[in-house]
Amino acid sequence: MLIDEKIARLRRRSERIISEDELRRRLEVAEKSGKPLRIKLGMDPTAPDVTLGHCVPLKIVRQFQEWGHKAVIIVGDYTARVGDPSGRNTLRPQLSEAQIDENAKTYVAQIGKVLLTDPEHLEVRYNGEWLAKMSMMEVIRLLGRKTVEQLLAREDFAKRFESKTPIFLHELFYPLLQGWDSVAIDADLEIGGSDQLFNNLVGREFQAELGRPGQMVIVTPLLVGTDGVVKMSKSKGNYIAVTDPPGGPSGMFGKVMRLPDALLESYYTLLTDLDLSDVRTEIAANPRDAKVKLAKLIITWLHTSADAEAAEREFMTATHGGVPENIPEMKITASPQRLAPLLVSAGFCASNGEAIRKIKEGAVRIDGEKVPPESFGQDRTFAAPVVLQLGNKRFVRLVPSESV
RNA sequence: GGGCGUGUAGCGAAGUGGCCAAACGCAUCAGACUGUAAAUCUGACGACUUAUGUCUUCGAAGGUUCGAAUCCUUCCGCGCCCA
Repeated sequence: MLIDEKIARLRRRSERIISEDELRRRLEVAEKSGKPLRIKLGMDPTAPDVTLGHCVPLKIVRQFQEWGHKAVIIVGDYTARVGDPSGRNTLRPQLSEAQIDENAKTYVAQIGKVLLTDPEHLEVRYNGEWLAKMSMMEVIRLLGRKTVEQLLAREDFAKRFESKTPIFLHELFYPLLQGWDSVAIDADLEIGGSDQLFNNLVGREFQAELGRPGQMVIVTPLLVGTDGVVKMSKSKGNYIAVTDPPGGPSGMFGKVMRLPDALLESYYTLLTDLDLSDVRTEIAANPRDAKVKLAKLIITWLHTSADAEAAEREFMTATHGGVPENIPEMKITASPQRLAPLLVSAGFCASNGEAIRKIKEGAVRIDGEKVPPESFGQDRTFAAPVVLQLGNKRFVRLVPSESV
């Protein structure tokens, strides 16, 4: 593939490339010398899930892998203890070491859904490897590389400073640590979300100060979450995780179908490689079908095409008032009991009171039959398995046990 | 260290002795409508086998009072200003 073609392809998911000329040059050199570029991507293991939002930069990394370059994934186990202030207007909570390590472990498996994982193409590093070893003197020298003014220039900090929201010193330190990662692993190019631009450029400056070629930076647009309003993130609960099941109440299919229409084009752009003019035509013609197609594409990508088909069938069944094929089972006793506690133990309702309210609202069905609202206080006996349903998303098969 | 503020349910924000399980907005869940989208309307939104019933909540602990989110004391967190 020609370099121009490669760059054109990258642009689809790039908000900024710093810089394009440099990238062109260094790709050329790499091709001639056969020495692959080292592509850095930092992952913050604050949350256990890798989301579709992470997939946008990951897809760029994958692209480079396919062109023969090496992905260097930095799991920020050490920096997570500091808390990335990016995009935050308040202090990020600090997690316990155990939680962070737990999360970090699952990351490698999750990113494997998007990246090539052979050692030729992937290197995974934990930044505690070098950061934990720094002496006080080294830390102070690192601090001496940036001025308060420079750090406050960053938008997040500037806003917080302006609005007198507290900024703790360790938060100011975060970009420096992340920049130092680039030095430690000798990155040629760093990929990140556009909210990482500042941090990424710090890495570039550090390298240059040490007389090396500064890393290039590509930042991607941020994927808007399922709420259609803010950046997809675990903490906002507006995310689709790469490990989400294909179907079911909180599965990928349903989540994609529930996306606001306005998000379709950006999802297609950032998460698929389909021709965009075709995509636009399809969306304009029938947003619903475009959504179904997107859901299947994503499931095929992160699971299998069979899963995509199954999820679609299940979804269509549920949509038309039917009961999906594969639903969880819950063992219950055969003796008479009230319905509300069952809704709670199925995880549909947080409390008995809420369950009773739902019954009163007519939101509960058994085998598709609406449970009469006034019958919430009656005992029921289940002789054979039945399907208990709340709304049109949540189903469970109640299986009465033989022994009482 | 001093002065002035402030801390209410997931978030924002009312309430400043009884009518407060606590207005209102957002978010959420459900019903109607629909394309399981948007918009709109309706209901719910601390817990309790739902009761014009009981219990636990308004940063924490004590106290005053027949009665406290509201008054007092101490403590903790946060903000601004002064040092």
